[in-house]
Amino acid sequence: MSAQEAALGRLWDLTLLLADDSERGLAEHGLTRSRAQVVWQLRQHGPVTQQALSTALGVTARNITGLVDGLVATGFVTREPHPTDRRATLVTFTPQGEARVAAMEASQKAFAETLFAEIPDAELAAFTSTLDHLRTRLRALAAPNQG
Amino acid sequence: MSAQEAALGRLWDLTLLLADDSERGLAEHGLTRSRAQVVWQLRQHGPVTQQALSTALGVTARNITGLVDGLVATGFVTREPHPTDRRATLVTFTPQGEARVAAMEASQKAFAETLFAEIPDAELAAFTSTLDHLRTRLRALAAPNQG
DNA sequence: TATTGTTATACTCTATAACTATA
DNA sequence: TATAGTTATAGAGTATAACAATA
Repeated sequence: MSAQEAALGRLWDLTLLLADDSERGLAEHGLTRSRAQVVWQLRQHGPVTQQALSTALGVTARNITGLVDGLVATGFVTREPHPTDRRATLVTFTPQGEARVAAMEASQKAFAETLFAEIPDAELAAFTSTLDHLRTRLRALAAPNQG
Repeated sequence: MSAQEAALGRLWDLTLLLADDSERGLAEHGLTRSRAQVVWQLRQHGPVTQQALSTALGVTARNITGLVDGLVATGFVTREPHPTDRRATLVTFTPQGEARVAAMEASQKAFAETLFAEIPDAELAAFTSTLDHLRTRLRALAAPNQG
């Protein structure tokens, strides 16, 4: 097995562990991964239309209807009327929803610091740099016909 | 934002890109991620019972029934009688299934080499080493009460 | 006419619980 | 009595297609 194959295997393994861990954390706070993506958009951009969510997440409008239904049922968000377009709704945090998400982000921050606690600064910088390189490389490989 | 938070964010981002890419590759070959995990077990261990798959994948027996149903319907595997236990079935590759999976693994290998092509040996070694450290660390954090 | 969101329908992955056949 | 696998039922995420209300 090449060093490249070994590295990709290790990366996959770490990915699976992180995904499991994060899934568990989200579930404890009453979120699924897909609903968390919606919440993250709200955190970044404030109230948004479902159309905007559909584009941002790369899923169908129908799918967004379902995700928002779930977030409404669990008290994270409400659907508010759009001020100028009566077709659209603005998906908006409830105060409680925003507080719950802020708490989760604090946990996430603490987790990052614990996970990398024993990694020296120089090693962490090198690691991050390699990750950046791979991200760029993968984006280029995944979209070869975009020009 | 701390360097630790930044690193975790980069790692997440790369993870999402890799997951998307791999999902697309699997779909082209007629597999889903979950079915691929079953296939991977067969690759590693040869014919296995559904019970063994249930344990290995950490999902319910009912779930395995569904995944194997899908793999049978798409021609990857068959259910063969267990030689000594008439309750059990042995999930077994079809010749065609094994050939298709071997082709996918070759693609995966080529992908690894392309992805890491521009990374110098020393950087790759350091990267893999950090990944290893994080894997160990995460396993320890995720299972703190296992003794 | 085009867009926003919903209802209708279907497939995949996941779970629990009840059940059959076998051990 | 315990185990291997299935049927029954349910919920989440995803998709297409048809539709209503509005732009």
